Amino acid sequence: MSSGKIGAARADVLRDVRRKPGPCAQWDSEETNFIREILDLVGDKWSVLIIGTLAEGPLRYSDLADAIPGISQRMLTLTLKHLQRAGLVNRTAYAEVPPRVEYSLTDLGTSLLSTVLDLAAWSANHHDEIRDRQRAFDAEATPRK
Amino acid sequence: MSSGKIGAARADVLRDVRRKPGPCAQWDSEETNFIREILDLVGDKWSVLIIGTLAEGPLRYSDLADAIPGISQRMLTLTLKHLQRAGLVNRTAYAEVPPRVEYSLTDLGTSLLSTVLDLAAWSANHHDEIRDRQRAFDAEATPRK
DNA sequence: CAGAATCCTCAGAGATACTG
DNA sequence: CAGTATCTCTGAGGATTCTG
Repeated sequence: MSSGKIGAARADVLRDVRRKPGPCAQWDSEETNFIREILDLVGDKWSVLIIGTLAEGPLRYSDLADAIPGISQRMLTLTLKHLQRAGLVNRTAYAEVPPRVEYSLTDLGTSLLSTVLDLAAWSANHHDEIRDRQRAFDAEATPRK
Repeated sequence: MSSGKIGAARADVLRDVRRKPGPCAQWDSEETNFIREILDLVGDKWSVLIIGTLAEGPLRYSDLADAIPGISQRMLTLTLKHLQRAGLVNRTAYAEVPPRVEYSLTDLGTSLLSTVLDLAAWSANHHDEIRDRQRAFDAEATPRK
């Protein structure tokens, strides 16, 4: 579909994307899908953690389970399948006597990693500030109680 | 809390974050919260759209509703409140006869915008590639039917 | 106009047990 | 080891109606 016209720029992406004339600029439903699509991919609870864990190199299923405390087998399997389906991770099964399966980032996954890292960096940078503001907001909303 | 040690770098953020020794590097639960926190903030269905819409300038409630097709009043109100609580958007109410309320990005919100735009750009750039891979994956999984 | 309040639904996600 | 198969439950999110 129409990917070229948007991809080039960075700061102008959304400006470029919202161009509907009228009383107020409107999102095109096709264009919101770009955002929605990637959000469905990495906006969930585990995808980013998996991608981040795989950043250092290939890992086996059980290694991932150990590296990401709290994830259930179901969610690990499911999320890996989503990421694999989207082409972000590779699944390599070795036909050995104790079965061995390794997951690794694809080039596509690696390219996403860097922008995800920016988000993580922003998150770490403004973590304290956000918590403070939230606290202040809650204090104002609930004077006493 | 510990924000300085992580914030400086970019590409090393997650490497820096996951440092637990042992059989395999493990996420610290406190550190996963950084990611989780920002994901809860912008990983949902509407936050990014709202932030992107406000990028061009302040808008009223009804303007936002018009600019973001498909959003319900409930979700618009709720998401705005979340973003306001986190200090990403300002809410300015004018005491006029027809009530007027304007929402705008704070500096914090603007700083997040640029990294979110990167994500949107990545999404737009790789949209086609991902769809192709997903199609191929599905075709392989379901030979015929 | 700018929401608040309610009701309802169905995917996301956890726990557990089983299998090639 | 590397998953699959169920069962269940919570809560994000939509539709609708009411209000300052």
